[in-house]
Amino acid sequence: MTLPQSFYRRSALVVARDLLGTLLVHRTSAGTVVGRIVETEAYLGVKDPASHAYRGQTNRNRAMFGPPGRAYIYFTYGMHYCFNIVCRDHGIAAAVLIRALEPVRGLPLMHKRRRVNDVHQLTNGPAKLVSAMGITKEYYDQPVYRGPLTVQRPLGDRPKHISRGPRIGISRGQQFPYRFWLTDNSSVSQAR
DNA sequence: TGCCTGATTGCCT
DNA sequence: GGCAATCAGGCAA
Repeated sequence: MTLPQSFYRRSALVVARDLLGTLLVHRTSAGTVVGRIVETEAYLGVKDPASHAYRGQTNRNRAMFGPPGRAYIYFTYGMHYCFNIVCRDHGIAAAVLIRALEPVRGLPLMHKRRRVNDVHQLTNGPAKLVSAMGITKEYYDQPVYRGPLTVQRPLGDRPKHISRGPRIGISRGQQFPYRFWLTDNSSVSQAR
């Protein structure tokens, strides 16, 4: 079942935790790839110093201020893209960064896109998974509750062991434990 | 206009 | 563990 738009209308902290264990699905003419979300980070609005929305709305971050359930994709370090899902209602900035997946389906296509042999290196980082999934900037501000790129609720139980701690790669707001991951999952991103 | 930084990654020592 | 790659956004001047 595809998660409905209303799923994302809640606090990014709640959505970040609830996304763990769900499936990110991308269907293209090249094939279908599926990854299980195992690590997320919540970014809040204008009060969160680590958020792109901290200094208010700009052309780059405008999707974060838009309706919930759409993709906020940004280009960084001159070469990488990261994928977020927008939360809260139109006018309130919030998003969840998808930091890591566990490869589920379409592994040959993921290997082709990523050019690595180790399955653990396929999707264990925010820019790595964007590459492996074939997500492009064309999805900027596009919904993830319908269309080629969606999030699905899997069959079976929800994950039981969830960990929480500071976000990674930020220089401000490290005191907030807004990162969530499946405890002991081998696809969670590597700390550096 | 110019400078600095970044929600990262991969390669090098 | 260190650092280059590589560029758009944001801000100061």
